[in-house]
Amino acid sequence: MNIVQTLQQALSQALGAHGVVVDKNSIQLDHPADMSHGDYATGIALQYAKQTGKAPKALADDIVTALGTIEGVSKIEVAGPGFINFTLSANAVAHTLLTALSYENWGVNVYQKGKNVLIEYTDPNPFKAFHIGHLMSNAIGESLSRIIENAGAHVTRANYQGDLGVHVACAIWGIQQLGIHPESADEFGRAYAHGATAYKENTDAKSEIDTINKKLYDRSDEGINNLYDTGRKESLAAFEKIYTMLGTTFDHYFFESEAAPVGKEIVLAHPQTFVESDGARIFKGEEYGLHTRVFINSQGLPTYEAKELGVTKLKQDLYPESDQFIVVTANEIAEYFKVLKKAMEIVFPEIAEKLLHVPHGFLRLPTGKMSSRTGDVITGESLLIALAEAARERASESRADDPAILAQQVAVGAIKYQILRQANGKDIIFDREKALSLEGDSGPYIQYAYARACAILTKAGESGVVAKLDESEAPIHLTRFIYRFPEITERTVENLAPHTIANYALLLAAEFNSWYAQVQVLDETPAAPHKVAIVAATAKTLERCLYLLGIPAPNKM
RNA sequence: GCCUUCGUAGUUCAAUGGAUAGAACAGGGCUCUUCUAAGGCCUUAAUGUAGGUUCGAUUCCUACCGAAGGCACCA
Repeated sequence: MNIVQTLQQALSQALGAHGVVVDKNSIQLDHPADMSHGDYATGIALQYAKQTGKAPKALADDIVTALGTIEGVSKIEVAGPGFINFTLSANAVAHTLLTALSYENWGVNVYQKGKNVLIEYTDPNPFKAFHIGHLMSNAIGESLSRIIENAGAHVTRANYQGDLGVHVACAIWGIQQLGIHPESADEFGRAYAHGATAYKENTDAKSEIDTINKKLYDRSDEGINNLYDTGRKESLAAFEKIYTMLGTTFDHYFFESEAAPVGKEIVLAHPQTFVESDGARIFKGEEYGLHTRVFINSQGLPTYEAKELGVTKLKQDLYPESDQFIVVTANEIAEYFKVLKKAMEIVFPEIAEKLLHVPHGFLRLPTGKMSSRTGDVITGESLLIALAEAARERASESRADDPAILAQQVAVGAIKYQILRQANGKDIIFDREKALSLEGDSGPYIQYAYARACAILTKAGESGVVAKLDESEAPIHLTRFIYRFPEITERTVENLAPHTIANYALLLAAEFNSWYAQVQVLDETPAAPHKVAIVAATAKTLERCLYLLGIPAPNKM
């Protein structure tokens, strides 16, 4: 039984003595914002004062008396209008720090122990640019993967790439019109923009593109097939370079080209669910308070919706042991996803219940939304290059063995942190200046704190100072903050919210930097080994935070 | 018009229903003969409006105002 559970149990009993029956698990214990209020606080005396007919403060006093002394807690006091504050003992904090130091997977939890989770993210489309929206999906998906693994689950990373559909036909048409070489993957974005504009504005072009689309589905035109196959290969190879830079490796790639026939078959096999209307096959979402959507269009081609049905079936067939299928996409898909889930509940309910959509917002430019149709996009690669460029000067003055590698690690840290620091689902206003500044509330700030801690540990090793925690030494803000880390990882996986870790990591780094500025660690006194132990615990915790965010942790900066 | 999400310092973001609403950037002032100044310290500044629930509301409910996304053959 940990301290939280001990406190809940004791508080529940104390309340019981006043005739208030409360399940111990429902007793709220918070970390007070102000550490001078202790390590845990509860407002139960305020909450239940009325029931007992006592004043909140009087009830709080009674509860404190009833609690007596509790193992691991050095001080219990009533404060403010009737809060009960608990301060941890030196022993309790030291015990947790020792765990941090000795345990490889410090901060793991059992929230999803034994589960199998398949998570799909990034999802770029061959023949289109890998833009910063894909960077966003990738950063969130990779972090969630690690957070879920940290909760004891086995995670399969999947990437679903749109290699078939009108967007591809637009790009192919654009490549033909502009005479772009099928191996020039970096020109495809331009080709797509050209095709997509023509598709909207020019009816002749539209019908040509629709014809190409049909041919792509049937693979009935040799010339188009060759162009397509080469371009697809080049596109995917270009994506791989970006995944390497970002530190992601996928276990499986799904493609729309394989999901399409599966989806179409499912739709056709359920004529009652997907009814004919104007030559198309639709699902009447309206009957469930949702939107009605087309699954097979009047040309007989499966739409996004049918393909999604198909890919979900493929996931189930390939990974039948999965307990959950998570899909990370932009929130513009959110409404369709509800329709899809409803349709799946009818055609394969056992798969539908495993499906979970995690929507994220857009990465917006201050001028508005990006559009790959008009070619007004920032590609992921160009952004990473610009950031690495910005970091290069500092990196060249750093202690890094290879400044170019450090500059790239800092660049990845900067962009990923900017994405992960705020709650999922909300748009991010991409501030170029801020991303390039690499200071303050940023990924590099956390990386720097980690590198500084590493430098002390290296120096300690050289001068023969061995970390040794003095368990009687009074806890400080920094160590009390480290104590909270396992609770943070648990809350993070509970809410599938990487920003919880990101915010914690920033505060921890700030706490460390502040301490670092006023304390000399290696001061040749008997206190040095204890301080080295604190540094080691901090480094370990920061490293774990950065890992869970999918951000590189260079040990020299 | 309907549905969804969201409105917090000048700006970009935090705050499992809790105490004095936290950071960062921008502005002003300090700080490297001391383990790394990508750092530290000080300083000004905010919950869209009106009700309701609650001991307590940025958080939950209702209305209004404003923003973003969606509303059948794109993804």
